[in-house]
Amino acid sequence: MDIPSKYNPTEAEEKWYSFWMEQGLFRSVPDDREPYCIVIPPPNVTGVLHMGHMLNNTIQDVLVRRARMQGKNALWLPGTDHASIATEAKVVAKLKEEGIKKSDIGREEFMKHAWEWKEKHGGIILEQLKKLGASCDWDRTRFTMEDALYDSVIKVFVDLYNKGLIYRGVRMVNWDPKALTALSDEEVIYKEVQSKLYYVRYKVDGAEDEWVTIATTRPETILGDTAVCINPVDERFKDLRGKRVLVPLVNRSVPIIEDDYVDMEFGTGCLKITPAHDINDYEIGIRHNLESIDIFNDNGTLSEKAELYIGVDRFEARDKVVKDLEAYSNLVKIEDYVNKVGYSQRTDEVIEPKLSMQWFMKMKEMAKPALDAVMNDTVKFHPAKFKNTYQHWMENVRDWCISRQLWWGQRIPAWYLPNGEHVVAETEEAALELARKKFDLPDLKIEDMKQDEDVLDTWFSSWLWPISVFDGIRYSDNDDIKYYYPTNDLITAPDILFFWVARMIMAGLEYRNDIPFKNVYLTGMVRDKLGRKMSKSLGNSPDPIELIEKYGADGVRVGMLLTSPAGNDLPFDEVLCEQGRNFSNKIWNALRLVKGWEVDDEIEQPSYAVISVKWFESQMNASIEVINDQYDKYRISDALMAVYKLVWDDFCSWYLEMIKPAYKKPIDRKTFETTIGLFENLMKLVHPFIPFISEEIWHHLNVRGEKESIMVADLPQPKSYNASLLERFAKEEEVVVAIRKLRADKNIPNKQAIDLFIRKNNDEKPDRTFDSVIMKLCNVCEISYVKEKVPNAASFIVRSTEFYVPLGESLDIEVEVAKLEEELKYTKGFLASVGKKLSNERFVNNAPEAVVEKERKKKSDAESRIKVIEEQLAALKS
RNA sequence: GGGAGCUUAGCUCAGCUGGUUCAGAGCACCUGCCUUACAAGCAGGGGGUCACUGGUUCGAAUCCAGUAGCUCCCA
Repeated sequence: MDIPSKYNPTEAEEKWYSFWMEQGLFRSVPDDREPYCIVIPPPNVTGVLHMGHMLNNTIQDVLVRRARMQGKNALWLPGTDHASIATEAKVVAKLKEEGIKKSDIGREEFMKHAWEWKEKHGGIILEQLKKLGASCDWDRTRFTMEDALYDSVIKVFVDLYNKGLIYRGVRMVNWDPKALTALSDEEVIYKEVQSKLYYVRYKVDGAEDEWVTIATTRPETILGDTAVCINPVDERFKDLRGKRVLVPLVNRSVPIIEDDYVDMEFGTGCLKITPAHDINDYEIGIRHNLESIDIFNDNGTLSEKAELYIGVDRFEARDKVVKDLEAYSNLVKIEDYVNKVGYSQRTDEVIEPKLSMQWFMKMKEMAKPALDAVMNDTVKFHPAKFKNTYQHWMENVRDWCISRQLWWGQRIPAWYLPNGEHVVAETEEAALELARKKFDLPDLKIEDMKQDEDVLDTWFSSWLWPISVFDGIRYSDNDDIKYYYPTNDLITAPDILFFWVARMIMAGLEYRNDIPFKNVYLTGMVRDKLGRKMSKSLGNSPDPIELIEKYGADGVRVGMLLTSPAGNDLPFDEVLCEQGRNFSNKIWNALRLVKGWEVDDEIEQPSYAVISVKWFESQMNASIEVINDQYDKYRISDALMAVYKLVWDDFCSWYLEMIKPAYKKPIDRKTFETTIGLFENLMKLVHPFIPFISEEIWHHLNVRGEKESIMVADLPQPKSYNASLLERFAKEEEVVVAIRKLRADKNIPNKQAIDLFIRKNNDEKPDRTFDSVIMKLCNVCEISYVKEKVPNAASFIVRSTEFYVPLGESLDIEVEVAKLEEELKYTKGFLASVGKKLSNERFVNNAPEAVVEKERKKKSDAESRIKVIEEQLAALKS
């Protein structure tokens, strides 16, 4: 067979991915096998692949490929979410370019444009995932706005409304003045910013020259002030009680109120109250029956209510206000101040707390069972430390603002009636019927009702994802949902633990009476090697597709996984991908070696090969046990490292060297066939991590049928192994290393054969199991077991066995003596510490017998070793 | 401001219920090798007072308390 000297990842990846697709190997339909299912965390339909996706999806693919090879009916279900704000922003921008305003074309027309945009530009990310090797069942690709999922959302909204869990009300919400919509608390990111603290004095109403100084970071909101507040126990301000002050610039008279919310230490101890624009002020406002003056328009400019600066942007207004305060001598001083400001996760605009009428979902009731499910490990978190975070959030959960002032999304199924009431129903017709009945309006017509203009939060679609992708909301008994639900593993990042994971658990318990997944694997965040977040503005994020072109998909997969234990951030460095590519290269060359051998049926299997095979089989089974254990613990990077070492160290560095025939000599049939078999097993073990090259090599190793694929081969099961053989081989490894070192030290070239004499101590019997292997690896002519020291020979000690290699030329006695003396010193020191332990009566009496016994063994080993060293020294010196 | 977590080799991390020569792995580093599978490699090697202080214990990287630094979450 012709094997190119270089592996070409690009070619192989293209070939095998289309092969897998053609063979339908990613497809899953319910049958009588055990199911294994992962639903993809639906990426934003506007998104492109970034490094976080690479990590996340590599892990998913590893898990799903392994499950498939374990004989399970594995489904990895892909899809995207509609990303209300992001998509709508893109569409609005595109229309703007064409000179079209959203408000001019109306809702229906806009939706047409949005769909068109989605069809044209959406879902690039799914195509990119294919380059990574993602084994998703693409026939099942879902989108949160498609009919079945849309209707599911509506159905759930109506149901929760009827259960009293969804309500409408005026609340302080997080307003995004750029996207012109309310956001949920979870969509607000607090950032520390360098700002200023302005000290402003308010004149006491009716007094000649009496002033009250307050401190604020937002002087422009002064225009909406409706009180000044002091702490009731603050003696400094007792004279102010019951008085009124004049709000600067607008000269509105407002009361001085007392509330223990005020922190006497902060600022001046006097707080201005703007109930319409601060959540705390809002609550104080309710307690004290204050008026709310909303001074902002939806787009963040000042409204007529502000009286001044009407139409000016809020930040510009701040500058103007400060200037004017100064002009009117109201400004006392300005200090630098660091505070936290909320930003919109979607638009990065500073959030404006705003009173508005929105739809909310009650959370307390649903949170309880969802909290329990995680705390009692019905849903397991990996790593478990995230249970703490989850618990804290769930115990302090607040109602979820689910309405968004957008068009791209599921329109809220609420209709308003001329009498001021509203009804909620799945369809207009149902709403009409309901309204007629409920309010006794038999003549009510559809045209009399007006549907709510708003849509639902995108997460209000995503939280149903594990159910709605199987259409389990509308048809709760269908075959798919019954078979795949609950799914097995969810792989996601901790930053959407609340947005999404928690809510999916709630939805699962509410609508399936069962958890949505059994395990949640929380990945870390991919950072650059300096530990910074990857971001477009820093330009520090590599393009995943370019990485794949450079290192191969397999190389990048290995690179992503090598240093990413669950929950830990991954400081990404391209050298990791390089290491991954090198791994592919190593395997490729092992293939070239093995397939390059000429096989001779006449040759008997040599003894070194017999024992080498026995050893490697044991080693592989031991490793499989470790690998499976790592997988079970979701320690994917450790599982990979175990496989990596099995392939590179044990197979390539040891086993292949052990059985390799002499140059240009053929290999015996038996060893060859066995080695091919072992190689195949290794490829199956690595396949979940590096699917492409393992498939390529698997096809090179043996003749395969046209439709055969390693993807669906059986993963090797752990078999019992000979642990004592492994232990003995470990000793032999030490001997081989010692001989190599000796050759290097003494400048004995590998080509020059040597003799080896072994002197056992403690009446141990010689173990000749690996003699033939040592002879082969170290070019040893003869191994002899002796009772006496060997004169004029270099020597070394492994454990308590002495080894001698006679040297043609004389030894450098001084060097040997120095080496031995150093070793003697170390061993004596070691003996002393063990002796100290053993002479401590409390240790001997209190420690478990086994531990004491181990110390005694250490002592006797050290003693015999010291004896050996001393004898050697004596012999050298004589 | 409230809560959670982390600190082990130059870097990224393992180290389970205290007890083997327990101080580990990978990468990086140093030395020698272009030995016909692989220089994207081979062989060998060096490297850490386990953040600090105290306590519990016969025995602490491991358990407890405090200190310092870092990270995340929530407000």
